[in-house]
Amino acid sequence: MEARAPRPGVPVRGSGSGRPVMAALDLLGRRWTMRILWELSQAPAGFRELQRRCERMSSSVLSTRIEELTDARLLALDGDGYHLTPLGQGLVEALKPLGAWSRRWAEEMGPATEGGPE
Amino acid sequence: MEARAPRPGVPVRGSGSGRPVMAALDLLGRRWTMRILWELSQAPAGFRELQRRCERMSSSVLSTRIEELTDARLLALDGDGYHLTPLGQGLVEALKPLGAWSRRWAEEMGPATEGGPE
DNA sequence: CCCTCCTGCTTCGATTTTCGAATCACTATG
DNA sequence: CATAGTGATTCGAAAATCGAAGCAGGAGGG
Repeated sequence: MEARAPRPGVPVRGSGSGRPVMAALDLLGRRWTMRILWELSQAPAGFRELQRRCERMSSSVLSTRIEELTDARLLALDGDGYHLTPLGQGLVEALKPLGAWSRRWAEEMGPATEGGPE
Repeated sequence: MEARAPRPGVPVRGSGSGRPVMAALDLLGRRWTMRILWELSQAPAGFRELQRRCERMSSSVLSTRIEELTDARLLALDGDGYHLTPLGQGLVEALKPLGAWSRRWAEEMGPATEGGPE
């Protein structure tokens, strides 16, 4: 197949430099990528279960993302389904402050927009 | 305009819950968004300079992203051009560990991607 | 063996997003 | 008036995403 995952050291879309952080921004900037990592950090899941957890995202894109993330060594498949590699877990760790920030964001946006969680 | 920026508390694509982190993942998962924040964290920039810095990204998308990020209160425009709000600076801070992780990623991918360039 | 149900995964036409060059409106300067 | 700068829009084309249907393979039962 032809899907190409961004890799550090290789120029990616949006940056000819191949700087690691740009490759990461390219990879993570594709739809569903961060969500998939987020879900798998909660618990491993098989293909269909992962699809279910991500609001029934399209199987074709899920397949592509799985391939990209596997190429990037962030994901692996075994008997229990897909799970994060240590590298992938490290990425999720690095993304954790984002969760904290988003709550602060909600607080500052919220007073004007708060209507009701579900 | 009709472009809709994700906001915490409002259901977004990929998640009906409106949980802050899902709104953040939606916003950041759009192409160029993180790159724009990254560039503005280095220095404020006007519209065209920002476009130049982002490898000449299309002006139509830049305009859309600016609107989204402004709606989300992460960006503002003044005499010096576009710059991050304190909230936006907080997001970039939250994203900093990603830079560190990406260097580790590069180290682990690099040695083993032997043979590799295409 | 055959049938059913599960799995990961592919195919393909329709929809949405992004692209990018041209262009607009406005301001300032000569 | 002409030129050049700004932020921003338009629109046809290209790329990414969607989503329902289907494929191949394995496990279990009749």
